[in-house]
Amino acid sequence: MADENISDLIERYLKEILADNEQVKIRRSEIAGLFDVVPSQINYVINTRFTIQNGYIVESKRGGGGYIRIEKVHLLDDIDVLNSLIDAIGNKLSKRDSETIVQTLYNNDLISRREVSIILAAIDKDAIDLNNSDLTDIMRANIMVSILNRLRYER
Amino acid sequence: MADENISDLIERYLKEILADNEQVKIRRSEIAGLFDVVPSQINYVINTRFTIQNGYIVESKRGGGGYIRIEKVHLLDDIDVLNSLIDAIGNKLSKRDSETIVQTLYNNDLISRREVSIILAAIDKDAIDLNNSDLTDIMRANIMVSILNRLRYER
DNA sequence: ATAATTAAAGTCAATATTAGTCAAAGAATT
DNA sequence: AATTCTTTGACTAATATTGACTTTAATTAT
Repeated sequence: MADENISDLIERYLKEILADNEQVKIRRSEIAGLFDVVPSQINYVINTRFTIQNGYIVESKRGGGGYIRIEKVHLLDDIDVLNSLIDAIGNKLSKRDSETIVQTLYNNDLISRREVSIILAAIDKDAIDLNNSDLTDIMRANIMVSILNRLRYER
Repeated sequence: MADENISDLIERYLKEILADNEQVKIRRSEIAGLFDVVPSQINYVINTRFTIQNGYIVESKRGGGGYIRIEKVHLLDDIDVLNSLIDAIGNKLSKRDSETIVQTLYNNDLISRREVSIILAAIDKDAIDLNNSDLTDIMRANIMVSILNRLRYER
């Protein structure tokens, strides 16, 4: 069950720190050195695993004394969570992003585990695929927004 | 049992592991190499022998460190209602029929009120509309069947 | 002060590493 | 003979890794 790729390991490393801290401030090259990867891979990990959909905000500074800070975001209430998730969904929604969103809903106690799986079933690729991956992503976005909107007043 | 084909052997190999474990995580090319078949034959085995009807769910990831994970799930025994509903849905499903189905699920205590509204949101006309009412009914059928299949097991 | 240098992080496209799809060919069964 | 199941491989898609080049900020030199 070991995470096989290095990006997953880096993700796990950072999330372990974030389990005990509200934020983590790193020097990109240090983390890159720790895992023996090129520095830009840290950007890759952040861009794919620490997005706002995931519940993180990232800020950084270049130049001497530069850093990257990852912060767990605290949305004030459920409506804020839903609104920001709806905002983050544009016209299209990839499978990966949809999974992140559902995970965030669960982490924020907005849906139960059963509801997680019902939603994932509703946007399952095999269900909504129409032989056109662009349309699939559009359909996924539509369904997800519809569900999120429903959750805004169905509590 | 001497005249098994290779797909049967691969199936048996994986099911032997699953006899002792809840799940098995493989690298497609490794298993293909083990049995000296092309990698895509692993997909064939999975698609024909590890379906949800058989009580398995499969999830995978591509790219570096990619994998295929097969998980055993516990199918609920008392799911005649689900099976007959799935059978009854053909290729297409009207809005009206979908509402009847959701009502039936609720009446049989298979879903909660909240789940009713999530499902209705998922198949909402405005969400899945494609300017083509035939396609809309097809999409509605696909989504509903996907959800019903998900309700057939628990993890 | 201003310019030059240095020390970071960011971007983006190329390459690598997996798994998925699909249709054709071959084998087995009816 | 026809149908269904299995095997194969060419092509596609997703994800990860790498590195050259760019941008920004701080520090040092003029």
